[in-house]
Amino acid sequence: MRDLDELKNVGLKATLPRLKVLSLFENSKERHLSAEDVYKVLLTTGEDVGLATVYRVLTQFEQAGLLVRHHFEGGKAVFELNQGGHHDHIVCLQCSRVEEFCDEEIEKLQNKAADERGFKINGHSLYIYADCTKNPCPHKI
Amino acid sequence: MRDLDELKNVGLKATLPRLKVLSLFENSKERHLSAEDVYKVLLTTGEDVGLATVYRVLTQFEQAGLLVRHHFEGGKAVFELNQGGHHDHIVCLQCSRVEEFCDEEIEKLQNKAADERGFKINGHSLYIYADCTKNPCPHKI
DNA sequence: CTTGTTGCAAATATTTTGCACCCAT
DNA sequence: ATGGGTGCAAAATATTTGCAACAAG
Repeated sequence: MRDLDELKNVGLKATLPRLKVLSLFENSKERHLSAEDVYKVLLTTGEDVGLATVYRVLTQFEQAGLLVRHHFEGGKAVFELNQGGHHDHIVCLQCSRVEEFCDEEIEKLQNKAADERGFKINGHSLYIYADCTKNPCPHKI
Repeated sequence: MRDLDELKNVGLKATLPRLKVLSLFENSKERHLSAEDVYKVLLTTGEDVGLATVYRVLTQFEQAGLLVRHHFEGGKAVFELNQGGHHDHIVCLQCSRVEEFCDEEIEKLQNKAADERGFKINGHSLYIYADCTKNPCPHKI
């Protein structure tokens, strides 16, 4: 679907800043971006978008279900495109690269664990912090 | 072990602010406290401890392995006593209460998932955000 | 047109740091 | 005594908000 329609569908006007941000997430090689990251990329691309607008747009996109917000270690929030399938994250401690994975069994066990304790899961985040072994770390500092 | 010795063992002087903070975590009913939480409790207890000192002490305790730092949603970090056994967290979306749980099966599957992708796990965090169901939420706003 | 949206600057919120004084060892 | 520790205020970082100008429908 075109970005324009995607925005209309969630009740947001198709403004330039929104289209730019959405397009950035769809085309960027790095799927996980902070507000600052987005702002800087737009700056270097010559776009005239304020940082406050970036924050507003990211929050709106999150509420609309277009993006997912994550709180990794380090204080700043990062966002990624919501492409339906839930997945968890392995964060490489060498290069901060983020690898995604999904394990149905873990998902089931989480639901079971919550259920047994009288909770209905609304969402969850599983972050594994790890070192590359077989994977030679391509971005190692 | 006495708090005093516990501090000496990690190479920290047994000062009043440190003893107060350690004691707070050991005796508080709420195991998960933010810097602000700790600061406020100490204030109402009549202790004269600066907020900056609370932040410094919490960070030192974390580095010493006495506390574990968590990044839940909401921007602020929370700390809890490190009592050895790893566990995961269910955060109640109604009252922000935190319930702990541990699932050996999930732990195993995490290791397997990381291993299959060529990573060696260093640490991980699993936060489940959920609504009380059977549990009537005691602190509901 | 009309209402939502933006950019800017100022305000918040959280955490860190510089510095002179203080206290545990 | 002395070097680490503390409180305070100021700085740094991350994010939000007020407001007048602006643009999408």
